[in-house]
Amino acid sequence: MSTRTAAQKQAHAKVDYDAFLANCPSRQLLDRISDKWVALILAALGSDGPHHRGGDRAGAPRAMRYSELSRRLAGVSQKMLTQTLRSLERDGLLTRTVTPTVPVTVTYELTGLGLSLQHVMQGIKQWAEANMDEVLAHREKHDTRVA
Amino acid sequence: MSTRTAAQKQAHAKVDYDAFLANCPSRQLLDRISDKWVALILAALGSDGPHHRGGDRAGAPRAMRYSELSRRLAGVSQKMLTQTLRSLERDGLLTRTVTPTVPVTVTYELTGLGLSLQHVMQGIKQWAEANMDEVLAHREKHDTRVA
DNA sequence: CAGGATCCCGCTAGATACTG
DNA sequence: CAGTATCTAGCGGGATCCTG
Repeated sequence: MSTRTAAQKQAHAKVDYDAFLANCPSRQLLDRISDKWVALILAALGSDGPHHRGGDRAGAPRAMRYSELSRRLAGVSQKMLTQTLRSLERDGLLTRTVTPTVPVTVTYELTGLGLSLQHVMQGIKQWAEANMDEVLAHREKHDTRVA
Repeated sequence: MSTRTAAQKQAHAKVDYDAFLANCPSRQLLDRISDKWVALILAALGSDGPHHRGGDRAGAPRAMRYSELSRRLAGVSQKMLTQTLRSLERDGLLTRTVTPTVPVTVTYELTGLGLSLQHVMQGIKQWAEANMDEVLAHREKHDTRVA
C-alpha cells in the first residue's frame, strides 16, 4: 500500500486522534478491534487455508466461506460470527460477496485496510501462543503466593 | 529477575498452542489481552510520560503511579484500572511496587514480557488512530446505502 | 448454506461509598 | 493516595427456532 496518502494526510490535515481521550472516536475503534473474534477472523482470512493448520503465517489473503470460518474458529456462535463479520464489513476491513448459486454462497475477503490491520492483530495472536507458558508460570507463582 | 524457570519449561515441553481451538489456553489469553484498557495501559507505561502528549512512540519503559495512569487513561473507572492492573501483574506483564511513604506510593512498571506485548499492542492503538478517517468514511458509505 | 429473529442468562463495567 | 467493597443496570454472548 502507498504510504503517501497517509503521510500526506498526517502532514496536511494533522487530525490527531488520541485513544487516551475518552470521547475520541479512536477510543471506540480501539475497543471494537480489540476483540478476540476480530483477531481470529482476520488471522483466518489472512492465512492460507483451513487444511494447513500447522502454523498461521500470513500467505496470500484468502477468500473464505461462512461455513469455513465457522469451522475454523472453533466454538464461535453464529451470532458472534455474523455480528463481527458485519462490523468488519461496515468498517471496510473485509468484503462480503454473495454468489447466487443453488444454495447461496457467501465469501469473505480482506480488503487492503483489513490486511493492514491483520498484520498487527496477527502479532497479538502469535504473542499469546508464544508466551503462554511464561504467562502460565507467572500466574502459578502469583497464585500460590496469595493462596 | 531471571526467567530461567519459564525458559526451561518452554524449551523442554514444546506445546503448540493454537488460539483457533476453543479449549486452548491461548484462546483465553488472547481474550484477556484483546482489551481496550490493556492496550492503553501498556501504551502509557511504554511511552515516555503524560506531559508529552503529541505522539506515543515507545521510549524507555516508564514507571507510573496509579494516579498518573488514572489521569492518562481518561474515563477509566478505578475498578477497571485496578482490575486490569492486577490481571497484568498476575500474568507477569508488569510489576507493582509499593513504597511506604506518608501516603502510600504505588508504581507500576512493565516487565520484559510486558514490554514485548506492548510493542504489538502499540500497533493496534496506532492503527486505530491512523485509520480512523478511512474507517469513518467506510461506515458512512455503508450506512447511507442501507438507510 | 448462510444467516435473521428471539429469548434469556451471566458477568462485566460503571457508579457510589468507605478505608488504611 | 491507592485502593476495597457493594450494588445494580446493561449488554455481551450463547442457545434455540425459523427462513430465503
